[in-house]
Amino acid sequence: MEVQDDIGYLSMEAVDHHDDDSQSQELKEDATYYVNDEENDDQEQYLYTEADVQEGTSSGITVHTRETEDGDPEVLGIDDDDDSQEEKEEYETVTIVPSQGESGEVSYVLIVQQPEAKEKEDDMKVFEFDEAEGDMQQTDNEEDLDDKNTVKKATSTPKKQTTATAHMCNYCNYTSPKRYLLSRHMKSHSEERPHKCSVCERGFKTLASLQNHVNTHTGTKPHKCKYCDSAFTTSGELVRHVRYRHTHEKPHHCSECDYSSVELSKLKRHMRCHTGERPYQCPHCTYASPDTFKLKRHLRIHTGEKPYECDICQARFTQSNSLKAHRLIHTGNKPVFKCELCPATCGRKTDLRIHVQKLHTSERPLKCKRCGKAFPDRYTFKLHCKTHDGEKCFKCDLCPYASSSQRHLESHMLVHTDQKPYQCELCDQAFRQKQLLRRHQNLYHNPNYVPPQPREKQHECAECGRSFRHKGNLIRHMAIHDPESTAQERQLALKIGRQKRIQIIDGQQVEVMDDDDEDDEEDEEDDETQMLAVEGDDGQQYVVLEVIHLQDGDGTEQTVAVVGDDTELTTETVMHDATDMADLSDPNLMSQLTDASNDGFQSSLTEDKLEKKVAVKHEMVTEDDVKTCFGFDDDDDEETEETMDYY
DNA sequence: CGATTGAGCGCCCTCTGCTGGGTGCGA
DNA sequence: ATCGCACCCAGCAGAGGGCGCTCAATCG
Ligand SMILES: [Zn+2]
Ligand SMILES: [Zn+2]
Ligand SMILES: [Zn+2]
Ligand SMILES: [Zn+2]
Ligand SMILES: [Zn+2]
Repeated sequence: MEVQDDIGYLSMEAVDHHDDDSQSQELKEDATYYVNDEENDDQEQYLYTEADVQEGTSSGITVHTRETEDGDPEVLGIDDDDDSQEEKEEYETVTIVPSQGESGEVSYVLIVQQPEAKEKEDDMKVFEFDEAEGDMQQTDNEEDLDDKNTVKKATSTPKKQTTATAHMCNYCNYTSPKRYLLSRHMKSHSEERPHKCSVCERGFKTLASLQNHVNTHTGTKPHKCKYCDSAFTTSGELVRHVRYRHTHEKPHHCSECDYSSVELSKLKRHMRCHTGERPYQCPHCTYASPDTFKLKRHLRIHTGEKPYECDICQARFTQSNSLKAHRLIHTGNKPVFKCELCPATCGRKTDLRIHVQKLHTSERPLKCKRCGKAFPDRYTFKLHCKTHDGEKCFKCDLCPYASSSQRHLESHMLVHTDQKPYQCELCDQAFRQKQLLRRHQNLYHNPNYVPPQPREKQHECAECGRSFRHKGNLIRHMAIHDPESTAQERQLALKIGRQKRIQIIDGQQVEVMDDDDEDDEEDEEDDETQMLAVEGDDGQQYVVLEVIHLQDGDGTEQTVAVVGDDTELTTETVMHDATDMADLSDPNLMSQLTDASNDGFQSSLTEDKLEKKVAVKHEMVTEDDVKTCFGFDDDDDEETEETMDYY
């Protein structure tokens, strides 16, 4: 944009301090130098930052361009939402004239003329800037940068270079040993532009610069890249292109880090990362940007401008990359970021980072409540907790009983305290569990209670022809036939075989079941309808009246099933080692048993037969040594009811 | 004197990374 | 019902690359 070009330009030449600040940051500091007399207040100085010039906020000190050709509509667009818009439409004239100070030093005067005041000299604002002071006010940053990067211009240390034979410029501190060089240099202070472009009227000081300019009109690019097909108007552009694209030569190195750049201006821009400098203040909020582009981009959030439109859904975005990310929604090829510490994957890098932060980092170690071990992060902690699954960590202090569930241990402790908190209001019976009380009330105090019918045995084993009412039982049964069965499963099968011989129900396997469905979640609220049915291989129906866990001195659990069939009641005892059971791979097995081992029971039998069995059941329960055990691996809701084969 | 070199400003682009609101699902 | 978590998405800032153009200084 010409505005910055001209002003920055003038300041650099006239004040002759180093042009080491990239882009128009120069302006701000120049402005600081200029304003050292009658306009010498901070506010006035501030008005001269480039941001302000660009924003048009410099109340009255407006921007000018002599060459209207390159007026950048986008930059003007930034100004559109500014309150001094009308001022920007009238360009001012900026000229620079030398003036001799008393001390012999040369000063310069920046004359800002408002267009409507062009005929009236007294309306001009005149800023005088002193070159000596300007030099003194060079910031450390700038000098450092120059020193470290050896990009000093010849004019940067004019006084030192001055010798008796040197030819000095009166307009700046340019010196040269040759007179003709000085005279050529003086042209740079001339505003004369004798070489006019025939296309756009613009004037140039030299024929060469005019020729370059004309080439931009005609598209003539005489300088061809020898590595690729690119071509450029000037040789400088070509050299730069080659460095960027082919040789990657980066002559400018950062003294603070390992950054280096092709262009010095890029290094200067980069240095703001180290200094934190943010010269471009947003006029609408507190944001300040380190460069003009970011400010311009930022301004879109105030103007609402959304230049990027999705060609598929017409959604609009303020940034190109937002559109790019959005377009992935339509194309569907989404990247996958895999966590190195666990199997998790995330759709975006950021999400993966959050995942790692949440699961794989922890301020302090996490301690396992069951075993006290500490873990550095949530992931290993959770993994560890899984290892406790099926483990009976909650041990009774008074007997060898152990359970994986604290709830079950608490329930078990009622045995030791001889508590039965659930008292039937209609009779003297009391129970240790609420659901047992409910069943009792159904059976004894609810004449309308109708026990559910047993269902058909729909699930038949393809190997041996045996059929089951519940698919889960069939699946479990299939392990017997499976040669690939795991060692644990074979162990179970062996155990089953061992246990068979102590069964007293016709020497046949029986199935413990209830009527709740393990396959689908129908009748969830139906916890009134539990029953324990025992089914022999002969298809004979038994009813489990009681499943009781006894524990002897060495921790071996005995499961006692009290069963009955249509005609008689039988007591069946199954011995199994509690530790072995904990090793079984099927945790459901035990939970199923647990749910079956309740004080109350229901039966599909007729009312009068129920009477008979209840009597037997109560006999069992009143045995002092018999301990009802709820403590199997039931991590789920205590109302959960599943089925099992019971041998 | 023309050509070259290097600096400088400006514009635009991409890649990157963070934030914060929202949703679905399983524990 | 609630929470944790993976996932989704838009918004937006930081940093840097590349080029168009101009000009002063210097070179040959
Ligand atoms: Zn032109
Ligand atoms: Zn090339
Ligand atoms: Zn650096
Ligand atoms: Zn803002
Ligand atoms: Zn879209």
